[in-house]
Amino acid sequence: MTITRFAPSPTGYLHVGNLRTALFNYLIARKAGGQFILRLDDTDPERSKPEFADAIREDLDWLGLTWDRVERQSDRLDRYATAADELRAKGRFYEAWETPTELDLKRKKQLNMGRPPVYDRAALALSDDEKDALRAERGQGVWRFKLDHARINWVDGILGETSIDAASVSDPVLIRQDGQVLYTIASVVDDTDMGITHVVRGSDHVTNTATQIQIIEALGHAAPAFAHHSLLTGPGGEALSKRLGTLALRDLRQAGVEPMALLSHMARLGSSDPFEMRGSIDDLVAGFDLSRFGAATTKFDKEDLFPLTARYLAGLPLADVKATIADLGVPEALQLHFWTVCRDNITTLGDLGAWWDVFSKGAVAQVAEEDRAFVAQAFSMLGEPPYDGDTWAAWTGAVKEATGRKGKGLFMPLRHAVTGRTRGPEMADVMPLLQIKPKV
RNA sequence: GGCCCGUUCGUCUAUCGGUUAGGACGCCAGGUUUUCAACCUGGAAAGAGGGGUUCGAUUCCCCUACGGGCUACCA
Repeated sequence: MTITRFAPSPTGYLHVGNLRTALFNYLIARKAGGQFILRLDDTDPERSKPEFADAIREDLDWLGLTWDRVERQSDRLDRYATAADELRAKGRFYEAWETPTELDLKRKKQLNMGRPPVYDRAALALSDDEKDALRAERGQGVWRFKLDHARINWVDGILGETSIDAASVSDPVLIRQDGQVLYTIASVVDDTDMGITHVVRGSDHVTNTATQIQIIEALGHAAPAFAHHSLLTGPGGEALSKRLGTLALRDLRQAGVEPMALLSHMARLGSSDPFEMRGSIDDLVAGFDLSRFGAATTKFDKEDLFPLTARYLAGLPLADVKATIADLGVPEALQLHFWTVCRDNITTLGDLGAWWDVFSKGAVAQVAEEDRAFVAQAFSMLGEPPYDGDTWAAWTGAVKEATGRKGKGLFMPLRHAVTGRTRGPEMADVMPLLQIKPKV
């Protein structure tokens, strides 16, 4: 069975970059009829916060990305300890005592000599006496995984044949000096324990994947299928991390972006499939194909979400937005007509309020000087509400007769004077919604 | 500096050596609607640069430039 996971660390709010990873894993699981696990990678006690874990669940709920179960790494610490013992027993684990400052110094020295900044494995050469001395002096050390210095190969679901020379990577620290287990091992233990079959993550993890493949194999397991999607950049090609602040899912929600618009966009962006609005998550699942994604970085522009949102809303029946419209104070009898008339003329649901204000309170229009007399005359020829579907034709017909104006010169000033805008719904449909007679 | 990855219309991309370099979104124009939008039709718009290989390179190889990622006792 296909089992995937989305493994955010609860150290902040989910943003569009995270969503891409979550969505890919979700779609793969759902398409295969498998399972999708939400795993909270909270091994870092200083940065992980329960409120962020709650926020992550909220955001996924909003999007409708359902998970089959939740796992917390903080609940599984004993499993990681067992795995560490196993690595120790197999001679793939060694203790080292360099301080962060010393390591930093070593790296700088290597860089200056034009050598790769890879841990020199000095701890491996320590004699037992030397280790005892260091332990006595500095206490417990960190535990590093001893990489096998060979090329690590895998067939990546997006990158294709991929290989990294293990010698170009430092032996990863898996357990900190304070005993804290690190992500690198927690993740592989979870993936194997939970039977994860496909791991899709950002390409910022490719080096991790190489070392994790060796750890998985050292633990006696087979590696899952890995795929690394490209990272998103801003519209100008700049690293997205610089503007992630404004791209949190909750900010997009606040801005009125509809979940299906966001999902439709993210499920296609970076792929060769055409952009199109999908009506439901199920439609997204059916059309999803990871192999259609390229390895090149992908530009993400928040603004692209709004046309999609508008299109999504234009296709919604009243039932889906009834609550919002009722909250605005639109009378029951007018709701269907109001929605039908407005849905093609809004970008987000938030725009509805402004339209209802126009209809219920009247518009404030800045009538052009040359149209003032005309508009005043026209308004004097209009009766009191309620108006019906024929009001507009009858009224403008009479105005045309009286003033000799026609076409754009006739309609645009009136549209503008009545609604305060030069764009909007069919005027014949607008008239029945007006609650008060328009004023100049 | 080292190691990965990348660079085709404004944007997302197709093309597995020979194409009028295709599609989608956006944009522009025309049509339609007695107005705008919507809709329909049409249009403009692209292979980073330089070397090779080849009868022939967007496609294969090398170099350069540019961009992204990693290079933590974060994830």
